Amino acid sequence: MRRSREDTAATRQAIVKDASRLFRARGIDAVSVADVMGEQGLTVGGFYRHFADKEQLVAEAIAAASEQSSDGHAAATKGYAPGKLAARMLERYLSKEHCEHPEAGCPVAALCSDVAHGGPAVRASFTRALRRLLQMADEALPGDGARARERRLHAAAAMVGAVVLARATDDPALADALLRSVRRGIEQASERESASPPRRARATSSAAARRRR
Amino acid sequence: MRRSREDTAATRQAIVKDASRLFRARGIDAVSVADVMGEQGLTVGGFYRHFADKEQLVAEAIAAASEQSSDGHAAATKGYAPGKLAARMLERYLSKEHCEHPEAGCPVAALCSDVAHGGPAVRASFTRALRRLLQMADEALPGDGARARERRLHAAAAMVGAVVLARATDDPALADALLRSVRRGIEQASERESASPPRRARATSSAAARRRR
DNA sequence: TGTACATCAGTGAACGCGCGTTCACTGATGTAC
DNA sequence: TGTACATCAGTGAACGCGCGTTCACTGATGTAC
Repeated sequence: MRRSREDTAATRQAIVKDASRLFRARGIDAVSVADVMGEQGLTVGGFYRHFADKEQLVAEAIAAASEQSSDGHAAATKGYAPGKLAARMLERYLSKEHCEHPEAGCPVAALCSDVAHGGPAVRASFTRALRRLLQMADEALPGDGARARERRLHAAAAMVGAVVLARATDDPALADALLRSVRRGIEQASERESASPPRRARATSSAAARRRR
Repeated sequence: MRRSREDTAATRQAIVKDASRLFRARGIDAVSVADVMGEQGLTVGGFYRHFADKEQLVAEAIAAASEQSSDGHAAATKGYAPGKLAARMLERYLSKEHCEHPEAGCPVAALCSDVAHGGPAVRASFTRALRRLLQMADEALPGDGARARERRLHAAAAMVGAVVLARATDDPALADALLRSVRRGIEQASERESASPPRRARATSSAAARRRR
C-alpha cells in the first residue's frame, strides 16, 4: 500500500529517531532491523525501501543522535554567562541522569566502542558526532592557541571516559567518584586558566615550555 | 579422548588467553565460542567441559587480560624513578601502538562498551580490571587526600576516553591530537602538583575551596 | 605392580533461534494524457 | 477535471547463515582393588 510523500518522509524520520534511541540504549549489535521497524508498528520488509542496509541506518542514527544531543545542550545552556557555561556543561554531561539514560544522551559516549569495529560510513558519522562534541567543549572552555585546544580535547576525552566507565562498572560508588572527579578536574583547570591570562600561564608553565622544545 | 590433568589445565588456560586476545581485538559479540576453540585446533563441543557458558569465559578473559596488562606495565616501568613513572605510563598507554593493538592492550579501554550491556559476572570482572587500572594510576600519580585521588580518577578516565575515541574515529589526525592532548594535560597536572606541596595547592585553589563548602 | 572399570576431555552433528536481506505481492499514491 | 497506468511503501514469508548450547559417542586417563 503506497504512502504519500509526506507519510514516507515522516516514516523514514521516525525510523531513524527510533534507531538512534535503541542503538544508544542497547548497543548497535543488540538491536535488529526488525526491532527498529517494530517501534513504528512496521514489518522488516519495508526497511529496504528507505535504507540500503543496516549500516546506513546506523550512520544516520548516529547523526540524528548527535544533532538531538547538540540541540539539547544548546537549549540547556541558553542564556548562560560564558563563565558559567563550563559548569553547566559538566553538570549535565557528567550527571547520573546522563549515565542512566544513554538512549537520550551523547552518542559518542554510548557508541564509541561499537563503532570501533564498524564500517566506514559508521565511523565517518561517528567522527562527525565527535567533532560536534568537541565544538561543545570549544564553546564552554574557550581560548586561543594550541594549549587551549589541548585542554579542550583532554576535557572531552575525560568526559567520555568517565561516562563510559561509569556505565560499565557495577560499583555505583566508583561510577559516582569517576563522574565527580572529572567534573572537578575540568572545572578547576578551567578556573585556573581564566584566572591567569594565557601568556602568563604559558610563561610560568615549565611543563609547557619544556614540551615546546 | 580423555586428557591428563596437566593437559586439561593447559588447554583451559590457553582458551582463556586466546579469548582475551580475540575479545579485545574484535569485541565480545563478534567472537564466537567456536572462534575461540578454533585457535587451539579444538571443536566447539569441548568448550562446555571447561566453562558453564560464554559469559564465564568473558569474565575470565577480562581477568586474564587485566593481569597481562598489569604485568606488562610493571615490567615496562621497572626501575623507573618515581618522578618518571607518570611520563612512562602515559607514553605507553596513550601510544599509537596501544591504539593499534587492542588485543595486547588494556581490557578496560577495549571492552568498556561491550561490558555495559553484559551480564553481572562480566561487569564484576570488568570492575576489578578497572580497579587494577586505577592502581596503576595511583602508583604513577601518588599523593594523599581526596584531591589527589580525584586527580587520579580524572587521569584514568581521560586515558581510557582518549584511547577509545582514538580507536573509534576514522581521522588519524584527530586520534593523534586526542592522545597527545591527554598526555600533556596529565603530565602538566602532575608536574604542577609535585612542584607545589599539597597544602599550598589547596590554599591557593579557589575552586577547591569553593567546592568544599 | 597389574587389572577392571569409572571418569571425562574432546568430537561432530544436531537443536532452536534470531539475524540481515530478498522477493512476490498488494493497493494507495502520483503522473501522463 | 477525469481516467488509465506506473510507481512504490509496506507485507509476510522465505533465504542462507552463524550463533550458543546440547548430546551421544570415543577412547585415553585416573582410580580402586
